[in-house]
Amino acid sequence: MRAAVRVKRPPPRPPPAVLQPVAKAKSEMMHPTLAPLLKTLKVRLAIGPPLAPTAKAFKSYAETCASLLRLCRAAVIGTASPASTSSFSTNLPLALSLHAHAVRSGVAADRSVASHLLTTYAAFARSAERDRAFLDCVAANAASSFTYDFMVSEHVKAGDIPAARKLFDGMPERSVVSYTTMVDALMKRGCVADAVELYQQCPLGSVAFFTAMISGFARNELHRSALGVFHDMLGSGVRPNDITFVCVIKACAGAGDFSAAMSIVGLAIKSNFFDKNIEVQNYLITLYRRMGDTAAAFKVFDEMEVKDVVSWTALLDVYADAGDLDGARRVLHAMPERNEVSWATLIARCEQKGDAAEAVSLYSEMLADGCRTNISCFSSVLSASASLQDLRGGARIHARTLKMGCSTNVFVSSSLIDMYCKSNKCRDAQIVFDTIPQKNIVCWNSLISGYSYNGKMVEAEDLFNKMPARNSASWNTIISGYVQNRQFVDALKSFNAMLASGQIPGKITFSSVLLACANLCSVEMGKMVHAKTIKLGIEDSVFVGTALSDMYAKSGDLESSKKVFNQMPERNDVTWTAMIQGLAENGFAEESILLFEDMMATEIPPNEHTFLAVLFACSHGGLVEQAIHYFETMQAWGLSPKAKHYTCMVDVLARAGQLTEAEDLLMKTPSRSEANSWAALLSACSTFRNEEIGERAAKKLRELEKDNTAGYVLLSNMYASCGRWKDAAEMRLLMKGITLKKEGGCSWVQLASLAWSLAVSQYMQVHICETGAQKAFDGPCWDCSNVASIDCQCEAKG
DNA sequence: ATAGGGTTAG
Repeated sequence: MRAAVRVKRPPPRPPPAVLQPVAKAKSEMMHPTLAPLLKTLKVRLAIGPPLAPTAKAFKSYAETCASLLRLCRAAVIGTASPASTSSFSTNLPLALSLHAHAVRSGVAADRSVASHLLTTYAAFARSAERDRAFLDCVAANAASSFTYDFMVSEHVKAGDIPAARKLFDGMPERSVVSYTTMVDALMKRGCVADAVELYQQCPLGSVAFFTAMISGFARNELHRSALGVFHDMLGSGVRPNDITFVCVIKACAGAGDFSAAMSIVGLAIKSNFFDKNIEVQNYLITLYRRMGDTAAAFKVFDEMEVKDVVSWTALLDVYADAGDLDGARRVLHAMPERNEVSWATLIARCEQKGDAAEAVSLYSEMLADGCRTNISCFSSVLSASASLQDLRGGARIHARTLKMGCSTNVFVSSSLIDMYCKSNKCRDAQIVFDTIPQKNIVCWNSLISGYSYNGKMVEAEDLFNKMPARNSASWNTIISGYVQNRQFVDALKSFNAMLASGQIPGKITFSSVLLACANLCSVEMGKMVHAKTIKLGIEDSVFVGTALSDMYAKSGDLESSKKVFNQMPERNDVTWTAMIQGLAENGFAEESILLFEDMMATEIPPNEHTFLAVLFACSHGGLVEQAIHYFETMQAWGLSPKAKHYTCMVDVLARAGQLTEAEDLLMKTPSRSEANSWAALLSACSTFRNEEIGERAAKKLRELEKDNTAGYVLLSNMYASCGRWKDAAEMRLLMKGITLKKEGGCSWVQLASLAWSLAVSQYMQVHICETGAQKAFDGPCWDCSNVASIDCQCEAKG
């Protein structure tokens, strides 16, 4: 494990400002430090307010009053231990009496006293008294810029943006603090246009103000605008600080400009902006992790003087994100202190990396550890249950969310909907959906996706039409739903509707749409879609390029397919696999194998689907030796052949007449329940008239799948080919007896090739779609404020 | 005394 460290414990939480009705004598429960001051006050009160006060005497009296109020407040929001909460909360009556004295003596009209009354009531969570104090303050002409700033911030904290805005607009003069508060509140609610208006209108500037704008733009995915504000800020001579740098780095990273992000990190570190700032260093660990620079992330962690739970959790995630789930688990157990986020992080990563079983088991471990659950933890473990189709476990978690009162949280309920749909329980998903009081778009999208997963496109379509608002994910969901359910024409229709609605299609949209074109063998449509990707400037994306090349190959236009492939600036394993598969499917076995060899010369490692594609090429070319060679090479790449690879090998061997070898290999198959392989063998037995192996294969096939029609058909064919007409007829009769029907004229070879291309294209679809969440770039244009796109081509941009 | 940031997440 890593070097021992000191652990910074978080400061104890301030006690909640619980207010109880006051019955007992005030002095009894008074905070000790208040007692002498109260005495002073009492003396003063006994003397009474100056009758003909000199300015000096009045000010002094007001100051006493103000400092007492400050003490009341400090006792509430200060670092008191929870045990003494009740005695502190009794400072409210003192504050009330101070207020009374202030009014009677006239010092309430003092600006300082008036402000302290406001902040004191706010600290005691007495909004009615606070509001009255504010009105009195305004009436007594004692309101300062601070008074207004404070009230604006109070309304924002309460979530009442309209009230904040009304007050802000009515202020005698707006300070930069109020501007900052308003702009930040608007940005956090996505009202970018309003925030921009205030930004342009604000004559002043401060670090916090500019930083709020930068972070606001970054939050709304308008990264270039964020950088524009940074530029303005430097131009106006305001010096950035550590917070500004964090926001700017976020904007660069969000815009995908990692080299800019890194140079700013370097600059900030060199200028000592990030020194000893534990939170910023924690963020740096995360940033390096996201960039895949594991070594740099470890370096930051190792060099930190003080580490807290967040640092350790960030370290855990460096391991987990890099795929080292074991390492991450070790960190989890070795860290000096862990919280629910630490557990949730590891659970989420296990789920993402495909180890759903581990996610579920960590969840139980977490409960056993007495750790409280978390909304994000619920959604991860529910996703894990969904992929395991663990309805029982999922329902148990559902019960727990009900108990904890968070079952209708949009995050939790979206995951519940997904879990029920993946377990084929659409009705339960619908019930969960119906009970969400405030559904957001994701809830709708989840249910639509769930219905299409279950092949219920009518319901999916109905929901899609009914939903109050759609985002790009909604369109992607319905389009890919149609594609998955092989309603390719509907997919293209939806794509047109999407364009007509003004929603800009993204990379995910194109991967589905191109798959639809490929399946319709509609090169014309595919070319139009291709043109659209060029117009949108996303044809260079690996995912779009792969889908394009795949579409052309599937449509039989290999020239275009190769052209796209060759022009791609970046290729990944999916890209190569698609091209290898495309060549093989179109009968260019040798070329396909040559391309596979080209791929071996690159840095990109092949995956199991790549091997499936090249084995398919061998099988088409009848290249038994080559197939055996590649099959054996798989292990060297750390890939263990799956049932599909065995099926393919059995097919290669069987079709070359090597029936004994094929049977031997089949017996070695790890998952022997692979009916398809036996069917392939049986099919070859009929071609080569080998009754002995054929009957064994048929027996196996019948054991594995009693209802497998193909088995009976193939066996009957085999008997027929050997001249055993009686047996053949018997088979047909047997089939009729158990009311099986021969599936329409589709030979095994056709079936096999269909199965392979389906497997590969499903794999590619998943991988093309897993580009990560496609972020909406829509929003008001930074330069002209009106146009709804960051890439607005307005003249202002020049 | 009031303003801006930083670990997980559909």
